Amino acid sequence: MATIYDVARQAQVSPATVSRVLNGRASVDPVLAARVQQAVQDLNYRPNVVARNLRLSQTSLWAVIISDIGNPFFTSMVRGVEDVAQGSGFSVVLCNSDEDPEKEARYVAAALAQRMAGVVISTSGRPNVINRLIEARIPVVAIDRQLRGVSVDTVLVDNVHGAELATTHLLDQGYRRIACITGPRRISTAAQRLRGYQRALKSRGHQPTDNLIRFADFREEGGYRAMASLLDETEPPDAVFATNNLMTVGAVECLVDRGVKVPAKVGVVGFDDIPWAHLVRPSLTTVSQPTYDLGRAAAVLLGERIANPAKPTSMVTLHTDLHIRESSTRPA
Amino acid sequence: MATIYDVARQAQVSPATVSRVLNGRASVDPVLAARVQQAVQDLNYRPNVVARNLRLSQTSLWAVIISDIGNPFFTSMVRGVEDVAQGSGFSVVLCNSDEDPEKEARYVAAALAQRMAGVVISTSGRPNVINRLIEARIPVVAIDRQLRGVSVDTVLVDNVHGAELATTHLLDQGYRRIACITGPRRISTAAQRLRGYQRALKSRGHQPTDNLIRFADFREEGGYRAMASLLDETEPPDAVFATNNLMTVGAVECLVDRGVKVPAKVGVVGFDDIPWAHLVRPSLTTVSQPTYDLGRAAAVLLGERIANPAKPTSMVTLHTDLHIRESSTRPA
DNA sequence: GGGCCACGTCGTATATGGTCGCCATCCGCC
DNA sequence: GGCGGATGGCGACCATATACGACGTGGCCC
Repeated sequence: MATIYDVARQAQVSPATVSRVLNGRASVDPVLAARVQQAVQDLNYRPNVVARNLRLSQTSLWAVIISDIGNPFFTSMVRGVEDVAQGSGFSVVLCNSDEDPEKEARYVAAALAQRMAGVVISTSGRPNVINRLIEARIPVVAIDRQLRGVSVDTVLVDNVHGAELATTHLLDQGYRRIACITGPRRISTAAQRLRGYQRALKSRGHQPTDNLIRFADFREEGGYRAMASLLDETEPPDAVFATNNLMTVGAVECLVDRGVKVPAKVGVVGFDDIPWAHLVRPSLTTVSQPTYDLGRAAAVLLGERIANPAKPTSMVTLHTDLHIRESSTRPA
Repeated sequence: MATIYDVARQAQVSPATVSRVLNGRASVDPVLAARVQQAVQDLNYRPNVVARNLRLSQTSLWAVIISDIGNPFFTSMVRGVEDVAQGSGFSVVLCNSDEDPEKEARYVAAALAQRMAGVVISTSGRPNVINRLIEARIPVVAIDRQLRGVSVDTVLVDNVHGAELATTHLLDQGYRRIACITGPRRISTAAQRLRGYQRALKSRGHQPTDNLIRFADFREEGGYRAMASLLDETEPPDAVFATNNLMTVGAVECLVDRGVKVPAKVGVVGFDDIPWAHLVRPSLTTVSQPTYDLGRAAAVLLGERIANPAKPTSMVTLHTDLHIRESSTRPA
């Protein structure tokens, strides 16, 4: 590949002038500029981003660290991030941590080593990993999940409120023994959605009981097992609120396998949509989140922080909506 | 961030020795090595990958250029690529071209400028974009879709055979007017799956007719519109083979909206699975592809080419399977 | 009209952070 | 004492951006 020196020689100017022409930093004689442009064309020259990055000690890469690339929630979010990044001249490196703190730590180390321009992270838990980034002054935005103990830009949805909506809706439909399948305790969304569920029950005079609560893993299999275990209770639930999309799918699957009629026998509400929800029978009632916008908002925040590192950290909360479908509408 | 010079000073050795300790290239006095390791720890030093890349004129990034990040087919594929990449010390930059050749060209230019170590591409069409990469001697692997006119490593599934399986199955079920909704002509998978469909019809003595063929866009809306247009034919089809997952979903949606019973009135077979196919009613008969393995195979090929650029190009073809479910099993 | 100053434009040199070739040195062994 | 192997350090190099210096020209003022 041609270098800036090759272009300079071809255009009979100095490398500095070529650089000036390409970056438009300083004024250059139009005649020389034209010669440079021509030489760039002739040699099919592309500036070496690596060298530029080294010189400027900044890169044009963002790392997006998510916990499950198989979950459509995250792919939609990534797309939101990516569209904004692309618009501001950044590329997105996708990092799939699989909820494994060790894998996450590896990716953070890579982001550090690559001197990435910024990181969007939906953390699998431990905040000490993130501190590495903060110490190195790499801009970070937490998305979907909150980081404890560190002050970083954050984009969330109103998890507590969404969970309240879901639970209240089940109560309104006449369900009384409402279970909750939530995610790992250490993850803020799992905790907040559980809190919303409990709050809704209490505010209607019901006492949440621990044997109707399950802590699963935010995956399909976990939802399946949790549902099975709930059905095996001596007093099984007549409804279930699952705090993410994949666990909802798993729970419904379990109900189908056991021949439990939804919504007649057991009502189901999930948190976050799944694609083709309208084709699933029974169609699923969900608390839907603006996943794409979540990604966009995080990307905008990251861009702003890169432009102005001294900016005070902010938290953006997006709204959720209850989409009522078949799985929770009890026949009269 | 600490540099290699800081570490050298702290450990009272030369930068070269630090480099040797970290890369294990040459033998170093254990005492000095220990001092270096200690200094690395103390300073929380991370080698600057940018500088290393510049010096070695090679990077540790792979670009994966796909046409639709919203399609679970591609996310699963990306995951396959990513798992292998991670294992060989590469990171994956995800590039979503949205079937837009211009966006694709931009990503290729970025890969070139970043001097990426390799590119996995599921191209949206024009091969001249790829030639840029080949000229720059950047290793390329074509995945899912073939590149015309250039000799590159390629990973495909047996599209023609899969389509034959699907079409023959519909014939076996007694469907006679079988339509085909395929993708853009310029994309090899669309063409090959159409060819398989036509071949299957012919081998059973049926003549494929153009008014039962639609060229859509591989998306849900396109599938919907194509199905609608097929139903509006004077002699509408009694079955449809859709050549990707999203168009299948769109077609079924259209049938549901119009109250056309599946599979009684119209049978449906799709190419490639969708997640939660088992929850969709009617459950969808599909030609399933090993999406994750497709990604893995491409990544392995890319790794091999990077290790040995002179290696002759190879083509890997993975097998498809027909998964018969409800949408194509005609009641007797 | 001439001289001086200022500004615009260009080239040279250096910095970025690593890696590695080459050479010098040191130590051990024969 | 000499030779050889192992190890450390110096310096070049990767491609780019930019500070700084130099040069030339134009305008203004005397």
